[in-house]
Amino acid sequence: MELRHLRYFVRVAEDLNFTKAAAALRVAQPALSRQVQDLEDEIGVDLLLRGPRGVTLTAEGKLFAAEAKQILANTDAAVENVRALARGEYGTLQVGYAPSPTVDMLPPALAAFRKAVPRVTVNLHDLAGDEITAGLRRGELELGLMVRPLKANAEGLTFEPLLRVPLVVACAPNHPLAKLPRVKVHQLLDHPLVVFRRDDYSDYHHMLNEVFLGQSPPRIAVECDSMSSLVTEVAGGRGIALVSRLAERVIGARLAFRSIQDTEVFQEVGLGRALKGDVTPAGENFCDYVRHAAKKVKR
Amino acid sequence: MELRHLRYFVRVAEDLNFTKAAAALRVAQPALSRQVQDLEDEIGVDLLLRGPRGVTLTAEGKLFAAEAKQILANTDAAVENVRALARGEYGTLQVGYAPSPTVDMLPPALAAFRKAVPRVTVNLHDLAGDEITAGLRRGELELGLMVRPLKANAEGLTFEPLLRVPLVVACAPNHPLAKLPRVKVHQLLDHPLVVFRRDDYSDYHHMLNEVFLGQSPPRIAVECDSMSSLVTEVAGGRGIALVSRLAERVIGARLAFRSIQDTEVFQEVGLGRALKGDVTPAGENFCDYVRHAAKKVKR
DNA sequence: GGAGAGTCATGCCCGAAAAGCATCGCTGCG
DNA sequence: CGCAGCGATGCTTTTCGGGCATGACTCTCC
Repeated sequence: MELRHLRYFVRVAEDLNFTKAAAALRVAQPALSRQVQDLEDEIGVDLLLRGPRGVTLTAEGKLFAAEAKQILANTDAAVENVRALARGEYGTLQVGYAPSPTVDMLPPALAAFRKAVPRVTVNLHDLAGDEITAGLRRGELELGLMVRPLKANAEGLTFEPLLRVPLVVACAPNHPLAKLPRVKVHQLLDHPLVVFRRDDYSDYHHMLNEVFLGQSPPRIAVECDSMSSLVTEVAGGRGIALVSRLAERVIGARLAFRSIQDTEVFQEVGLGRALKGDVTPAGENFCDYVRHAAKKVKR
Repeated sequence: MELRHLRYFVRVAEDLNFTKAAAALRVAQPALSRQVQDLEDEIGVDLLLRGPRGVTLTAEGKLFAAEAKQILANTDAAVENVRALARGEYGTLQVGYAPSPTVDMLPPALAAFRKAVPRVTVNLHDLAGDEITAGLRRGELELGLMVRPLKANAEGLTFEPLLRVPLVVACAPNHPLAKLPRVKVHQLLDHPLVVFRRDDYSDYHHMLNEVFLGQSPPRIAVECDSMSSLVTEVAGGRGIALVSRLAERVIGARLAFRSIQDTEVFQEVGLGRALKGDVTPAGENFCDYVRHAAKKVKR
């Protein structure tokens, strides 16, 4: 039995007339007649009652016509799904992201993407920097929206920068540093630092090393495992913190932010992916939307 | 695209090896190779990555393999359903029945049938005699388990008798007639009759006419629309009733039952169907079970 | 590094089967 | 009774799936 038999039979069942069905199927009537006979022989059940004024369906024919129609529809849908998958309009995407640095571009990118390609499910995973790199390497994540990993952490990954965000100092609003319009690196050394956990944010710590290069190392007050606990510690006067300027958006007025005058340290925010382990078309599609959103943020 | 393409591709997707799949499919490897190529060309998407040590599935291939497998399973199921329908092992049956006269045979028949042919759904409709004949004629019922309709009511129907059940007199336990071991027809005339509604049970009334043939017509106390209200009226002393002996089973000890000595009126209980309007194989199958149950009841 | 085994693709031919054409048989209608 | 409309049948043509031989490639093993 082939799909041809189903197509032919379904058409005959709809028209109840071999001649008309044959014309619609662009085949000669005898060919259609024989194919339907073959189908009935193979199933071993009469599906049609031939009369001189057309045909009628038997009970079996009615059932089979309904089932055959469903099978044909499923077949078309299967092909369409595969094509949509290849076009990046179908499937599921695992995306790891660093919440604070991507706050400006991820929501608009996601909104536009979901509207344009509703059949792709995007699963967002709010993760620490090192968790994203690990997830990408293990193939659990397809894409990462993240801060650029440093050399040692970038093994087997590629990173495409989209935004450069300067570091700023965050402190409690009543902190001495908050009285200055801007600060210099050596002034930071007077205050203990609230930082992210070294275990999960090794890149952040490398960056700190760069900032304080040539200076005596800063005192570390406490290591936090997320932005929210870092904010709480800083707001509580436990110390000051170095964060990307975008974090200001997430944190709001609970802290004061001051730019750093004499350093050129930026965080680069962008798209990470594994070197091997394909990014699906849907993933590439998603990247386009992220890039587009990043461009808008720059202005 | 034909089912052959799906069968071939699914097998290749399972073996990840054209040569082995071809052997399993009983075709030569080049033939298989070409059919899968044709499939990919038609869909316009690469489903397989050919390597020198076999093939691997692309993401699209994985999706399509799963969908194709489902389609093939559905196809087999569709054919099996149609065959089962033709064998009378699948489908839905609308059966009208008269509850009291069939109390002995319908439950065991139904139980055995449901066990033997679980994929047939039997919808039972508890109906009055005239409703069954009307339902059969309109094609809403496929079979009726009923008392034989008289000539005027049997137009366009066939009836196959299975049981002959004598009529008995039902009266309240404290009724004068209940003191006699058996009664004669003329004794009934002294008491008003509780009967079924003439509109819905015309055959029942014809039968009453036969019983009282040559006698003065009986007084009718009240017309009931179901056995349960008839029992209530009789038990309340409103009058006596003529019912099939089998009704004793349904009613129990609320009433007294006495056989009638000098009449030969029986009710015939059996299977009714429309003359035209096919009975499905499942229906025929069901009839067999009913006949079998009826035979057991006789003994 | 070369031989060999295993893999899938390609070229060519054959045969099965689907399609086309002409025609038949049947039935209902005018 | 003849004609129109329908599906089936007989025969021919065409298409295409399948088989065989072989090629191209790569990995393994000696």
